[in-house]
Amino acid sequence: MNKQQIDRVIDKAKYLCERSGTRLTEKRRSVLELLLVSNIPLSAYEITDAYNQIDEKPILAMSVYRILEFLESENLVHKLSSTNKYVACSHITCGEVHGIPQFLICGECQITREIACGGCKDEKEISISKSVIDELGKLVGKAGYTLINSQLELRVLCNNCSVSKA
Amino acid sequence: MNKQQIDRVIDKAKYLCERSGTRLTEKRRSVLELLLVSNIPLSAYEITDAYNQIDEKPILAMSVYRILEFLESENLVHKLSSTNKYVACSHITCGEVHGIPQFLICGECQITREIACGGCKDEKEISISKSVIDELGKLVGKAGYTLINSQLELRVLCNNCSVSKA
DNA sequence: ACAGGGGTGTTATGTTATATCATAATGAAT
DNA sequence: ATTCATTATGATATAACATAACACCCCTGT
Repeated sequence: MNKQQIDRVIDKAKYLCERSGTRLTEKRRSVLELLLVSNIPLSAYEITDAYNQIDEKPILAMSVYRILEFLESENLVHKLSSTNKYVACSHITCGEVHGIPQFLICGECQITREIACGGCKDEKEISISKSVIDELGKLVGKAGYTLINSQLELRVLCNNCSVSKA
Repeated sequence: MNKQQIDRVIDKAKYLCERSGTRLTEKRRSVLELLLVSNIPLSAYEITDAYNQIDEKPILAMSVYRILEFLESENLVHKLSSTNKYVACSHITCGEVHGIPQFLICGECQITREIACGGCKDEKEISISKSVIDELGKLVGKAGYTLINSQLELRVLCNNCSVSKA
């Protein structure tokens, strides 16, 4: 993501925060920006280190956790529970309503694609959410269970890594 | 699972270890048994505590981690990466070849059902694995990715908890 | 000016997990 | 049965991930 795109996302993020009566402070903005710039998911401590390499005033991991919690609550950041890492939401500038996010995580290079944004009109977005989640729900239902949330984190090989392995 | 069933599973586990040139030692057996007895997934430290409440000779968490690693490598135990907890494989006494396990985890009571055993002939087993994984693979493929492993850990409501919530 | 709330600093602690080296148990070869 | 190698476990340390609790600061509305 280039500087200009990032600025656009940050602006939208700020707008969304204001709209929900919260503030995207300087530190919160910086953490979000670090995640937007990174092409791979980062742990809270990796974010802390990255932050401290750039900023004079050092931040503690504790604060980073608080900030991540805030950003998650605003749907600006998602946590990958399979790896304990965090990614910026890919759909901040899209529509308003976001479903539960789903992820494709490359097992080689870690590059992570978020899919299934409810409000997103992107043609290239694959509609894994609706169709597969419905399908999953049906099968789970047959076994006497009710599917409740389920953020899928699928381990994949991305195009690049498929090629370089072949 | 009753005592007799557990004994049967342990016997099979011992057999499987011998066949692969390893040993199901006393401690390994005990850890596996704790997981078989528990109706919910346990963390390594919960296993440690449970072990030490039963056994005279205390075990250290370090050893439990080692033992879990061993049991996982023998496919006797699975780790849930979404919760950092461990469960005994539900299919030790089934067939020989096991696919990647899939889990339904009740968000209320934590009771966890493992599905999709490759060699399992159980009629009641829902075939989420084959059909849904194939489906997932197709959709992921369309987006230019290759599905590689993907142990699904689906958050559900079990029958009991659905009822008690209603 | 000041009261209240939100944000951050700071310290402590809890939880999950791995590294490393020492020691003990086991089994195979002589 | 003794030696030797291998595997299993003990023990300690430390890394990585995460939350609790309290103090302080700063903004904003009155």
